Amino acid sequence: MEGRAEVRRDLVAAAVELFHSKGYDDTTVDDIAAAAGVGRRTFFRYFRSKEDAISPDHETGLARVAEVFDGAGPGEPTGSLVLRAGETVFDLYTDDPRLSVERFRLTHEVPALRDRESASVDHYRRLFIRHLRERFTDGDGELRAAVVGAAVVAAHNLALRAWLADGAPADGIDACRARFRRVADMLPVEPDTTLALVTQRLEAAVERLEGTA
Amino acid sequence: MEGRAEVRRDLVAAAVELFHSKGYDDTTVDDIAAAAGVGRRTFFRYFRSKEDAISPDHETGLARVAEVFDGAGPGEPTGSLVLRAGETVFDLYTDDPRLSVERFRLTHEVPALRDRESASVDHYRRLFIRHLRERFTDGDGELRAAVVGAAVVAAHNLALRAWLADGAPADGIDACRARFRRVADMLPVEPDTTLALVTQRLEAAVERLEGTA
DNA sequence: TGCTGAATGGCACGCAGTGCCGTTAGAGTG
DNA sequence: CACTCTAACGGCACTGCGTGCCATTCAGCA
Repeated sequence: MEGRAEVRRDLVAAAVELFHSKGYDDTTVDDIAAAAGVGRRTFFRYFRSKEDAISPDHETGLARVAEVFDGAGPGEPTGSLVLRAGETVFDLYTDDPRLSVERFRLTHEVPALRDRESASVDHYRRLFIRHLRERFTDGDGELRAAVVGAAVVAAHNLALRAWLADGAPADGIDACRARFRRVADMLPVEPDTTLALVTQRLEAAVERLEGTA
Repeated sequence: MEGRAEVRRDLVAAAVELFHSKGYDDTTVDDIAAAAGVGRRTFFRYFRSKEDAISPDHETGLARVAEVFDGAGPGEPTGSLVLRAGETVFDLYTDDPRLSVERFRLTHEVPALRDRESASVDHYRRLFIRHLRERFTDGDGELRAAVVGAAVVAAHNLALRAWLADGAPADGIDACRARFRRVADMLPVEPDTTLALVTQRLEAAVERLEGTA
Protein backbone atom coordinates (compact mmCIF):
# COMPACT_ATOMS: atom_id res chain seq x y z
CA MET A 1 0.00 0.00 0.00
CA GLU A 2 1.11 3.51 -0.72
CA GLY A 3 1.15 6.35 1.74
CA ARG A 4 -0.62 9.62 1.33
CA ALA A 5 2.39 11.37 -0.19
CA GLU A 6 2.76 8.70 -2.88
CA VAL A 7 -0.92 8.86 -3.84
CA ARG A 8 -0.74 12.61 -4.12
CA ARG A 9 2.35 12.40 -6.28
CA ASP A 10 0.70 9.80 -8.52
CA LEU A 11 -2.34 12.01 -8.96
CA VAL A 12 -0.25 15.02 -9.93
CA ALA A 13 1.78 12.93 -12.38
CA ALA A 14 -1.37 11.46 -13.92
CA ALA A 15 -2.98 14.91 -14.21
CA VAL A 16 0.07 16.46 -15.86
CA GLU A 17 0.41 13.58 -18.29
CA LEU A 18 -3.28 13.61 -19.26
CA PHE A 19 -3.49 17.40 -19.55
CA HIS A 20 -0.51 17.23 -21.85
CA SER A 21 -1.74 14.37 -24.04
CA LYS A 22 -5.52 14.88 -24.11
CA GLY A 23 -5.78 18.57 -23.28
CA TYR A 24 -7.14 20.10 -20.09
CA ASP A 25 -10.80 20.40 -21.07
CA ASP A 26 -10.99 16.88 -22.48
CA THR A 27 -9.57 15.37 -19.32
CA THR A 28 -12.12 14.49 -16.64
CA VAL A 29 -11.47 13.91 -12.98
CA ASP A 30 -12.49 10.29 -13.57
CA ASP A 31 -9.65 9.99 -16.09
CA ILE A 32 -7.10 11.32 -13.62
CA ALA A 33 -8.31 9.13 -10.78
CA ALA A 34 -8.39 6.03 -12.98
CA ALA A 35 -4.89 6.73 -14.32
CA ALA A 36 -3.62 7.06 -10.77
CA GLY A 37 -5.38 3.86 -9.74
CA VAL A 38 -7.70 5.43 -7.17
CA GLY A 39 -11.38 6.22 -7.01
CA ARG A 40 -12.87 9.47 -8.14
CA ARG A 41 -13.94 10.33 -4.62
CA THR A 42 -10.35 9.97 -3.42
CA PHE A 43 -9.15 12.59 -5.88
CA PHE A 44 -11.28 15.19 -4.14
CA ARG A 45 -9.82 14.17 -0.80
CA TYR A 46 -6.40 15.32 -2.04
CA PHE A 47 -7.41 18.30 -4.19
CA ARG A 48 -10.25 20.74 -3.81
CA SER A 49 -10.80 20.94 -7.55
CA LYS A 50 -9.55 19.71 -10.88
CA GLU A 51 -7.38 22.82 -11.27
CA ASP A 52 -5.75 22.22 -7.91
CA ALA A 53 -4.05 19.09 -9.22
CA ILE A 54 -1.41 21.15 -11.02
CA SER A 55 -1.40 24.31 -8.92
CA PRO A 56 1.64 24.99 -6.79
CA ASP A 57 1.22 25.38 -3.08
CA HIS A 58 0.31 29.04 -2.92
CA GLU A 59 -0.41 28.89 0.77
CA THR A 60 3.26 28.09 1.31
CA GLY A 61 4.39 30.99 -0.84
CA LEU A 62 2.12 33.44 0.90
CA ALA A 63 3.33 32.22 4.28
CA ARG A 64 6.96 32.73 3.24
CA VAL A 65 6.34 36.29 2.13
CA ALA A 66 4.53 37.09 5.36
CA GLU A 67 7.42 35.56 7.31
CA VAL A 68 9.96 37.84 5.60
CA PHE A 69 7.92 40.94 6.37
CA ASP A 70 7.25 39.94 9.97
CA GLY A 71 10.91 39.11 10.61
CA ALA A 72 12.32 42.29 9.10
CA GLY A 73 13.71 45.01 11.29
CA PRO A 74 12.24 48.49 10.99
CA GLY A 75 15.62 49.79 9.83
CA GLU A 76 15.82 47.64 6.70
CA PRO A 77 15.15 49.66 3.55
CA THR A 78 11.82 48.80 1.97
CA GLY A 79 13.48 48.26 -1.39
CA SER A 80 15.69 45.42 -0.20
CA LEU A 81 12.86 44.00 1.88
CA VAL A 82 10.48 43.52 -1.04
CA LEU A 83 13.32 41.98 -3.04
CA ARG A 84 14.01 39.46 -0.31
CA ALA A 85 10.32 38.63 0.00
CA GLY A 86 9.97 38.16 -3.74
CA GLU A 87 13.02 35.95 -4.05
CA THR A 88 11.71 33.65 -1.34
CA VAL A 89 8.95 32.60 -3.72
CA PHE A 90 11.35 31.59 -6.47
CA ASP A 91 12.26 28.39 -4.65
CA LEU A 92 8.71 27.10 -5.04
CA TYR A 93 9.33 26.95 -8.77
CA THR A 94 12.96 25.90 -8.84
CA ASP A 95 12.28 22.82 -6.70
CA ASP A 96 10.63 20.96 -9.58
CA PRO A 97 11.52 22.78 -12.84
CA ARG A 98 9.93 20.16 -15.10
CA LEU A 99 6.58 20.48 -13.37
CA SER A 100 6.87 24.26 -13.32
CA VAL A 101 7.51 24.44 -17.05
CA GLU A 102 4.58 22.18 -17.88
CA ARG A 103 2.36 24.20 -15.56
CA PHE A 104 3.53 27.40 -17.22
CA ARG A 105 2.63 26.04 -20.63
CA LEU A 106 -0.82 24.98 -19.48
CA THR A 107 -1.63 28.22 -17.69
CA HIS A 108 -0.91 30.09 -20.89
CA GLU A 109 -3.01 27.87 -23.12
CA VAL A 110 -6.07 27.13 -20.97
CA PRO A 111 -8.22 30.20 -20.18
CA ALA A 112 -9.60 28.66 -16.99
CA LEU A 113 -6.12 28.06 -15.62
CA ARG A 114 -4.90 31.49 -16.69
CA ASP A 115 -7.72 33.17 -14.79
CA ARG A 116 -6.95 31.05 -11.78
CA GLU A 117 -3.31 32.09 -12.01
CA SER A 118 -4.36 35.74 -12.14
CA ALA A 119 -6.37 35.25 -8.98
CA SER A 120 -3.52 33.65 -7.09
CA VAL A 121 -1.08 36.33 -8.23
CA ASP A 122 -3.55 38.86 -6.91
CA HIS A 123 -3.35 37.22 -3.49
CA TYR A 124 0.38 37.90 -3.44
CA ARG A 125 -0.21 41.48 -4.51
CA ARG A 126 -2.68 42.08 -1.71
CA LEU A 127 -0.33 40.53 0.82
CA PHE A 128 2.51 42.84 -0.22
CA ILE A 129 0.26 45.88 -0.11
CA ARG A 130 -1.04 44.99 3.34
CA HIS A 131 2.49 44.94 4.74
CA LEU A 132 3.73 47.92 2.76
CA ARG A 133 0.97 50.14 4.09
CA GLU A 134 2.51 49.86 7.54
CA ARG A 135 5.76 51.27 6.19
CA PHE A 136 4.30 54.08 4.10
CA THR A 137 2.76 56.47 6.57
CA ASP A 138 2.82 59.72 4.64
CA GLY A 139 -0.16 61.24 2.84
CA ASP A 140 -0.03 59.14 -0.30
CA GLY A 141 1.15 56.05 1.57
CA GLU A 142 -1.81 53.92 0.54
CA LEU A 143 -1.37 54.80 -3.11
CA ARG A 144 2.37 54.17 -2.96
CA ALA A 145 1.82 50.83 -1.22
CA ALA A 146 -0.57 49.81 -4.01
CA VAL A 147 1.86 50.91 -6.68
CA VAL A 148 4.93 49.27 -5.14
CA GLY A 149 3.08 46.05 -4.34
CA ALA A 150 1.69 45.72 -7.84
CA ALA A 151 5.05 46.58 -9.39
CA VAL A 152 7.00 44.04 -7.34
CA VAL A 153 4.61 41.21 -8.11
CA ALA A 154 4.57 42.16 -11.79
CA ALA A 155 8.38 42.21 -11.98
CA HIS A 156 8.58 38.89 -10.15
CA ASN A 157 6.22 37.26 -12.61
CA LEU A 158 7.96 38.82 -15.58
CA ALA A 159 11.32 37.41 -14.57
CA LEU A 160 9.90 34.05 -13.56
CA ARG A 161 7.91 33.59 -16.74
CA ALA A 162 10.83 34.50 -18.94
CA TRP A 163 12.87 31.82 -17.21
CA LEU A 164 10.07 29.23 -17.51
CA ALA A 165 9.43 30.09 -21.15
CA ASP A 166 13.11 29.41 -21.74
CA GLY A 167 12.69 25.89 -20.38
CA ALA A 168 13.84 26.72 -16.84
CA PRO A 169 17.57 26.06 -17.36
CA ALA A 170 19.53 25.57 -14.16
CA ASP A 171 22.11 28.16 -15.18
CA GLY A 172 19.38 30.73 -15.80
CA ILE A 173 18.23 31.08 -12.22
CA ASP A 174 20.78 33.76 -11.39
CA ALA A 175 19.84 35.81 -14.44
CA CYS A 176 16.20 35.47 -13.45
CA ARG A 177 16.92 36.78 -9.97
CA ALA A 178 19.06 39.62 -11.34
CA ARG A 179 16.28 40.61 -13.70
CA PHE A 180 13.82 40.77 -10.85
CA ARG A 181 16.18 42.88 -8.73
CA ARG A 182 16.32 45.60 -11.36
CA VAL A 183 12.81 46.60 -10.38
CA ALA A 184 14.23 48.17 -7.24
CA ASP A 185 15.39 51.19 -9.23
CA MET A 186 11.84 51.85 -10.41
CA LEU A 187 9.95 51.77 -7.13
CA PRO A 188 8.71 54.88 -5.32
CA VAL A 189 9.70 53.34 -2.00
CA GLU A 190 10.68 56.74 -0.64
CA PRO A 191 8.90 59.91 -1.65
CA ASP A 192 11.10 61.98 -4.00
CA THR A 193 14.29 60.26 -2.90
CA THR A 194 16.27 60.92 -6.03
CA LEU A 195 15.20 64.51 -6.49
CA ALA A 196 15.79 65.39 -2.85
CA LEU A 197 19.23 63.79 -2.84
CA VAL A 198 20.43 65.46 -6.00
CA THR A 199 18.99 68.81 -5.01
CA GLN A 200 20.83 68.59 -1.71
CA ARG A 201 24.08 67.84 -3.49
CA LEU A 202 23.45 70.61 -5.98
CA GLU A 203 22.97 73.14 -3.22
CA ALA A 204 26.10 71.91 -1.44
CA ALA A 205 28.12 72.21 -4.65
CA VAL A 206 26.85 75.70 -5.35
CA GLU A 207 27.67 76.78 -1.80
CA ARG A 208 31.16 75.34 -2.13
CA LEU A 209 31.77 77.04 -5.44
CA GLU A 210 30.41 80.33 -4.19
CA GLY A 211 32.79 80.04 -1.26
CA THR A 212 35.78 79.70 -3.55
CA ALA A 213 34.70 82.55 -5.76
CA MET B 1 -43.55 41.20 -25.69
CA GLU B 2 -40.27 42.59 -24.44
CA GLY B 3 -37.23 43.19 -26.56
CA ARG B 4 -33.83 41.75 -25.94
CA ALA B 5 -32.59 44.78 -24.01
CA GLU B 6 -35.52 44.60 -21.59
CA VAL B 7 -35.04 40.90 -20.94
CA ARG B 8 -31.39 41.46 -20.25
CA ARG B 9 -32.16 44.28 -17.86
CA ASP B 10 -34.74 42.16 -16.05
CA LEU B 11 -32.25 39.34 -15.65
CA VAL B 12 -29.60 41.64 -14.18
CA ALA B 13 -32.14 43.19 -11.81
CA ALA B 14 -33.36 39.77 -10.70
CA ALA B 15 -29.80 38.53 -10.19
CA VAL B 16 -28.76 41.54 -8.13
CA GLU B 17 -31.89 41.33 -5.99
CA LEU B 18 -31.52 37.60 -5.34
CA PHE B 19 -27.78 37.76 -4.68
CA HIS B 20 -28.50 40.47 -2.15
CA SER B 21 -31.40 38.74 -0.38
CA LYS B 22 -30.45 35.05 -0.59
CA GLY B 23 -26.70 35.26 -1.05
CA TYR B 24 -24.73 34.39 -4.15
CA ASP B 25 -24.10 30.71 -3.47
CA ASP B 26 -27.68 30.00 -2.47
CA THR B 27 -29.06 31.55 -5.64
CA THR B 28 -29.35 29.20 -8.60
CA VAL B 29 -29.67 30.13 -12.23
CA ASP B 30 -33.18 28.68 -12.11
CA ASP B 31 -34.05 31.21 -9.42
CA ILE B 32 -32.82 34.12 -11.51
CA ALA B 33 -34.56 32.96 -14.66
CA ALA B 34 -37.82 32.33 -12.80
CA ALA B 35 -37.68 35.74 -11.11
CA ALA B 36 -37.14 37.38 -14.49
CA GLY B 37 -40.00 35.39 -15.99
CA VAL B 38 -37.94 33.52 -18.57
CA GLY B 39 -36.71 29.98 -18.97
CA ARG B 40 -33.44 28.74 -17.60
CA ARG B 41 -32.12 28.13 -21.10
CA THR B 42 -32.79 31.74 -22.05
CA PHE B 43 -30.58 32.97 -19.22
CA PHE B 44 -27.58 31.32 -20.82
CA ARG B 45 -28.44 32.98 -24.12
CA TYR B 46 -27.83 36.36 -22.48
CA PHE B 47 -24.98 35.47 -20.13
CA ARG B 48 -22.22 32.95 -20.49
CA SER B 49 -22.31 32.06 -16.81
CA LYS B 50 -23.99 32.84 -13.53
CA GLU B 51 -21.20 35.27 -12.63
CA ASP B 52 -21.67 37.15 -15.88
CA ALA B 53 -25.07 38.39 -14.77
CA ILE B 54 -23.51 41.03 -12.55
CA SER B 55 -20.20 41.58 -14.31
CA PRO B 56 -19.72 44.87 -16.10
CA ASP B 57 -18.95 44.81 -19.76
CA HIS B 58 -15.22 44.32 -19.64
CA GLU B 59 -14.99 43.95 -23.38
CA THR B 60 -16.17 47.53 -23.69
CA GLY B 61 -13.62 48.78 -21.19
CA LEU B 62 -10.79 46.95 -22.87
CA ALA B 63 -11.85 48.33 -26.25
CA ARG B 64 -11.85 51.89 -24.86
CA VAL B 65 -8.35 51.56 -23.48
CA ALA B 66 -7.09 50.14 -26.76
CA GLU B 67 -8.75 53.01 -28.58
CA VAL B 68 -6.95 55.61 -26.48
CA PHE B 69 -3.58 54.01 -27.12
CA ASP B 70 -4.19 53.56 -30.83
CA GLY B 71 -5.39 57.13 -31.25
CA ALA B 72 -2.54 58.76 -29.32
CA GLY B 73 0.18 60.62 -31.15
CA PRO B 74 3.79 59.52 -30.64
CA GLY B 75 4.55 62.90 -29.09
CA GLU B 76 2.16 62.59 -26.16
CA PRO B 77 3.98 61.85 -22.91
CA THR B 78 3.38 58.30 -21.70
CA GLY B 79 2.36 59.57 -18.28
CA SER B 80 -0.60 61.57 -19.54
CA LEU B 81 -1.50 58.82 -21.98
CA VAL B 82 -1.95 56.14 -19.32
CA LEU B 83 -3.97 58.60 -17.24
CA ARG B 84 -6.32 59.26 -20.13
CA ALA B 85 -6.68 55.54 -20.82
CA GLY B 86 -7.41 54.81 -17.18
CA GLU B 87 -9.99 57.56 -16.82
CA THR B 88 -11.89 56.24 -19.84
CA VAL B 89 -12.79 53.19 -17.80
CA PHE B 90 -14.30 55.21 -14.97
CA ASP B 91 -17.42 55.93 -17.00
CA LEU B 92 -18.32 52.23 -17.04
CA TYR B 93 -18.85 52.49 -13.29
CA THR B 94 -20.33 55.97 -13.03
CA ASP B 95 -23.10 55.15 -15.50
CA ASP B 96 -25.00 53.06 -12.95
CA PRO B 97 -23.58 53.83 -9.49
CA ARG B 98 -26.18 51.76 -7.62
CA LEU B 99 -25.33 48.65 -9.61
CA SER B 100 -21.61 49.35 -9.26
CA VAL B 101 -21.84 49.64 -5.48
CA GLU B 102 -23.81 46.41 -5.14
CA ARG B 103 -21.35 44.66 -7.42
CA PHE B 104 -18.45 46.02 -5.36
CA ARG B 105 -20.01 44.64 -2.19
CA LEU B 106 -20.56 41.23 -3.74
CA THR B 107 -17.10 40.95 -5.27
CA HIS B 108 -15.62 41.55 -1.84
CA GLU B 109 -17.76 39.01 -0.02
CA VAL B 110 -17.95 36.11 -2.47
CA PRO B 111 -14.60 34.40 -3.14
CA ALA B 112 -15.66 33.16 -6.57
CA LEU B 113 -16.54 36.68 -7.69
CA ARG B 114 -13.39 38.14 -6.19
CA ASP B 115 -11.24 35.74 -8.14
CA ARG B 116 -13.15 36.54 -11.28
CA GLU B 117 -12.57 40.24 -10.64
CA SER B 118 -8.85 39.59 -10.25
CA ALA B 119 -8.83 37.83 -13.60
CA SER B 120 -10.59 40.66 -15.40
CA VAL B 121 -8.31 43.26 -13.81
CA ASP B 122 -5.42 41.21 -15.09
CA HIS B 123 -6.77 41.54 -18.61
CA TYR B 124 -6.53 45.32 -18.29
CA ARG B 125 -3.01 45.03 -16.94
CA ARG B 126 -1.89 42.90 -19.87
CA LEU B 127 -3.49 45.29 -22.33
CA PHE B 128 -1.63 48.25 -20.84
CA ILE B 129 1.64 46.36 -20.87
CA ARG B 130 1.22 45.30 -24.47
CA HIS B 131 0.85 48.92 -25.57
CA LEU B 132 3.50 50.29 -23.23
CA ARG B 133 6.13 47.92 -24.58
CA GLU B 134 5.95 49.72 -27.90
CA ARG B 135 6.88 52.96 -26.18
CA PHE B 136 9.65 51.62 -23.97
CA THR B 137 12.39 50.57 -26.32
CA ASP B 138 15.46 50.79 -24.11
CA GLY B 139 17.15 47.83 -22.44
CA ASP B 140 14.79 47.47 -19.49
CA GLY B 141 11.75 48.48 -21.51
CA GLU B 142 9.91 45.24 -20.94
CA LEU B 143 10.42 45.42 -17.21
CA ARG B 144 9.36 49.06 -17.09
CA ALA B 145 6.28 48.32 -19.18
CA ALA B 146 5.31 45.59 -16.71
CA VAL B 147 5.90 47.89 -13.74
CA VAL B 148 4.05 50.88 -15.17
CA GLY B 149 1.13 48.78 -16.41
CA ALA B 150 0.67 47.04 -13.09
CA ALA B 151 1.02 50.33 -11.19
CA VAL B 152 -1.55 52.18 -13.30
CA VAL B 153 -4.14 49.43 -12.99
CA ALA B 154 -3.51 49.15 -9.25
CA ALA B 155 -3.92 52.89 -8.75
CA HIS B 156 -7.07 52.92 -10.85
CA ASN B 157 -8.61 50.17 -8.75
CA LEU B 158 -7.52 51.79 -5.51
CA ALA B 159 -9.22 55.07 -6.38
CA LEU B 160 -12.31 53.38 -7.82
CA ARG B 161 -12.80 51.06 -4.87
CA ALA B 162 -12.42 53.84 -2.35
CA TRP B 163 -15.16 55.73 -4.16
CA LEU B 164 -17.42 52.67 -4.36
CA ALA B 165 -16.81 51.77 -0.72
CA ASP B 166 -17.97 55.29 0.12
CA GLY B 167 -21.29 54.62 -1.61
CA ALA B 168 -20.29 56.18 -4.94
CA PRO B 169 -21.43 59.75 -4.19
CA ALA B 170 -21.87 61.94 -7.26
CA ASP B 171 -19.70 64.67 -5.75
CA GLY B 172 -16.89 62.20 -5.13
CA ILE B 173 -16.09 61.44 -8.74
CA ASP B 174 -13.67 64.33 -9.10
CA ALA B 175 -11.80 63.33 -5.96
CA CYS B 176 -11.61 59.77 -7.27
CA ARG B 177 -10.11 60.97 -10.54
CA ALA B 178 -7.67 63.26 -8.73
CA ARG B 179 -6.55 60.40 -6.53
CA PHE B 180 -5.85 58.25 -9.56
CA ARG B 181 -3.88 61.02 -11.27
CA ARG B 182 -1.42 61.21 -8.40
CA VAL B 183 0.06 57.92 -9.57
CA ALA B 184 1.71 59.79 -12.44
CA ASP B 185 4.39 61.09 -10.08
CA MET B 186 5.39 57.56 -9.13
CA LEU B 187 5.79 55.97 -12.56
CA PRO B 188 9.15 55.24 -14.18
CA VAL B 189 7.76 56.32 -17.55
CA GLU B 190 11.14 57.70 -18.63
CA PRO B 191 14.42 56.05 -17.65
CA ASP B 192 16.19 58.15 -15.03
CA THR B 193 14.46 61.29 -16.18
CA THR B 194 14.82 63.20 -12.95
CA LEU B 195 18.37 62.17 -12.24
CA ALA B 196 19.53 62.83 -15.81
CA LEU B 197 17.85 66.21 -15.95
CA VAL B 198 19.19 67.45 -12.63
CA THR B 199 22.66 66.07 -13.33
CA GLN B 200 22.71 67.90 -16.62
CA ARG B 201 21.72 71.15 -14.93
CA LEU B 202 24.25 70.55 -12.19
CA GLU B 203 27.04 70.16 -14.71
CA ALA B 204 25.90 73.26 -16.56
CA ALA B 205 25.85 75.25 -13.32
CA VAL B 206 29.28 74.02 -12.35
CA GLU B 207 30.67 74.96 -15.74
CA ARG B 208 29.12 78.37 -15.52
CA LEU B 209 30.47 78.98 -12.04
CA GLU B 210 33.89 77.72 -13.00
CA GLY B 211 33.83 80.15 -15.92
CA THR B 212 33.20 83.08 -13.64
CA ALA B 213 35.87 82.01 -11.20
C1' DT C 1 -52.86 32.12 -46.17
C1' DG C 2 -48.41 30.06 -46.19
C1' DC C 3 -43.32 30.81 -45.53
C1' DT C 4 -39.23 32.13 -43.02
C1' DG C 5 -36.21 33.31 -39.45
C1' DA C 6 -35.36 34.68 -34.86
C1' DA C 7 -36.35 34.04 -30.02
C1' DT C 8 -37.87 30.96 -26.70
C1' DG C 9 -38.73 26.85 -23.53
C1' DG C 10 -38.18 22.18 -22.47
C1' DC C 11 -35.52 18.10 -22.31
C1' DA C 12 -31.52 15.40 -21.76
C1' DC C 13 -26.73 15.04 -21.14
C1' DG C 14 -21.81 15.49 -19.32
C1' DC C 15 -19.17 16.91 -15.69
C1' DA C 16 -17.61 19.24 -11.22
C1' DG C 17 -18.06 18.92 -6.53
C1' DT C 18 -20.33 17.14 -2.02
C1' DG C 19 -22.64 14.25 1.49
C1' DC C 20 -23.38 9.78 3.11
C1' DC C 21 -22.36 5.11 4.10
C1' DG C 22 -20.48 0.51 3.89
C1' DT C 23 -15.94 -1.74 3.52
C1' DT C 24 -11.21 -2.56 4.31
C1' DA C 25 -6.57 -2.36 6.06
C1' DG C 26 -3.59 -1.63 9.75
C1' DA C 27 -2.25 -0.42 14.46
C1' DG C 28 -2.90 -1.24 19.22
C1' DT C 29 -4.61 -4.17 23.25
C1' DG C 30 -6.23 -8.20 25.88
C1' DC D 1 -4.87 -15.08 18.01
C1' DA D 2 -9.11 -12.50 18.45
C1' DC D 3 -11.08 -8.09 19.14
C1' DT D 4 -11.53 -3.14 18.59
C1' DC D 5 -10.79 1.26 16.91
C1' DT D 6 -9.57 4.47 13.43
C1' DA D 7 -8.25 6.32 9.16
C1' DA D 8 -8.49 5.96 4.36
C1' DC D 9 -10.99 4.36 0.48
C1' DG D 10 -14.69 3.28 -3.08
C1' DG D 11 -19.26 3.57 -4.53
C1' DC D 12 -23.60 5.82 -4.85
C1' DA D 13 -26.69 9.48 -5.23
C1' DC D 14 -27.56 14.25 -5.44
C1' DT D 15 -27.28 19.40 -6.66
C1' DG D 16 -26.05 22.68 -9.90
C1' DC D 17 -23.59 24.70 -13.95
C1' DG D 18 -23.25 24.81 -18.76
C1' DT D 19 -24.44 22.88 -23.51
C1' DG D 20 -26.65 20.56 -27.52
C1' DC D 21 -30.83 19.50 -29.66
C1' DC D 22 -35.49 20.13 -31.07
C1' DA D 23 -40.24 21.58 -31.10
C1' DT D 24 -43.01 25.76 -30.57
C1' DT D 25 -44.28 30.49 -31.01
C1' DC D 26 -44.53 34.81 -33.15
C1' DA D 27 -43.48 38.64 -36.14
C1' DG D 28 -42.74 40.11 -40.75
C1' DC D 29 -43.48 39.33 -45.60
C1' DA D 30 -45.03 37.71 -50.17
